[in-house]
Amino acid sequence: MTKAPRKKVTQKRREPTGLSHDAIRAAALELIDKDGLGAFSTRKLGRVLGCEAMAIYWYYESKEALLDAVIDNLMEGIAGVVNGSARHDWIAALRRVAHAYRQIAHDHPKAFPLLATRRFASAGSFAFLEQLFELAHRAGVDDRTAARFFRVVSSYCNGFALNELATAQRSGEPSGAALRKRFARVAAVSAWLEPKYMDEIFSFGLELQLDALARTMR
Amino acid sequence: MTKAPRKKVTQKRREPTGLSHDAIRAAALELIDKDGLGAFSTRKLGRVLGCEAMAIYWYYESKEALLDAVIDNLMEGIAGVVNGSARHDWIAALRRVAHAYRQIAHDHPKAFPLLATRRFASAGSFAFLEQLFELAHRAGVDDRTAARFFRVVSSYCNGFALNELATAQRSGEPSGAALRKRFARVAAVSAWLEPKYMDEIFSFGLELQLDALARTMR
DNA sequence: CTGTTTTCTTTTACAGTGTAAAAGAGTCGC
DNA sequence: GCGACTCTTTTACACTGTAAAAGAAAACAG
Repeated sequence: MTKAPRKKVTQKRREPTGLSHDAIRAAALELIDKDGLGAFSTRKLGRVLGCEAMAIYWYYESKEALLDAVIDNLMEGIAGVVNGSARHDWIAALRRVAHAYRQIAHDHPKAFPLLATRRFASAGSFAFLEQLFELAHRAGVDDRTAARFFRVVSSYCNGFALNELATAQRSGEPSGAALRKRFARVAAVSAWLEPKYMDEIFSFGLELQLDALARTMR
Repeated sequence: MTKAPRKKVTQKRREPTGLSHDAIRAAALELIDKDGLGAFSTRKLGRVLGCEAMAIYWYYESKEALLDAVIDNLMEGIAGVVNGSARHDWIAALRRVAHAYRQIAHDHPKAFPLLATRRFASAGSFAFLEQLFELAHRAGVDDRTAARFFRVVSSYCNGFALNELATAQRSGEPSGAALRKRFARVAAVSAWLEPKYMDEIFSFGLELQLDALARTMR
């Protein structure tokens, strides 16, 4: 529970520091994007914010809580995607959400592992899910089918994006080339796993699942 | 590069300490299984091994390298699964590997996130991939198809297992129940996402992909 | 204007982290 | 005995998250 600044009457008074929930979590995301999750620390964050590390703890109970807020920040864009979809086409909505989710991984490769491991526990995520399932309901998809396909599709998206990042991050490793020489078949197959094919492969797997959903609903 | 103990002539001489690559990584896995990844440290590992933390660094260049070895340890079981499959049935092999992979997540829930984020860069993993793709080749699956389906299926398995763990780990959170009350549709759909359904949902999504593979090969 | 309370921030401190560098021991071949 | 090599501990450093207390500044009450 964030012991947020309970406003009595006042709102803004102390401008010089400029600290706030939003400013802190935005700076946190920026820092993670730049240096990576492993190098992120409250002291470094304080340095870019122009304050001591402990000042952050008045806004966020712990580093964990701050990271949860960053997650919410990343997920915010997704919620809007559902609303932008056709009113009664759950398949189209799922497709749009899937692509938007993968886009987050591309836009914030260093921060994405946060999402991948601890999504969907915050209030913001629940609001998004509610809209998505509401749309499913309107489209005549029963709860069991919605549950199954959401789990299957979201697992796939999550795993795919994580996979993509892992290989992208490790592309510079020298051992990879050496290993590929010793394993001929891996080398041959890997030729089809270059980044340029990723868009197509992702869509291929996604459509495969959405086709099955369409068949189920028909 | 591990600056491994280059054996000149001797093999075992100093038994009292009992340190070795295998002993260390086995103890590391045990410790991670017990306390979780976040609480794992070289000093604690030294404590259970009966040595100072720095002794570990003669066997492993860094904590990172040690964790890579733990990953290899976890993946070792998988390699055997491929060999146990029918000689010319790639689909069956993929199915067995998928279930074995998910089983790792169940057997080592606390260590699994390691796998999920940084698999398939070690020598052991490459050997496994070579066998899997060799089997695909024998079964008449072309490289492009093998690449596509391996990527799709492995992404799905990875994401699914990660998802399962995340919800299992968070089941005790009090905020979850409160949130579900505010979001009726989430609550209704979540009823179909209880752990008891997970086996079936996992197989459902997996077979959906394997069916598509069968269609492609026919 | 004065004194008190509430809202933020810094200071200080502590127990823990990964690991570089050096020093210490035990064992080998000579 | 004497290096040389193999393994382990010691010491040290820079860094981490964050509890506890002190400090400062603004808001409010009189």
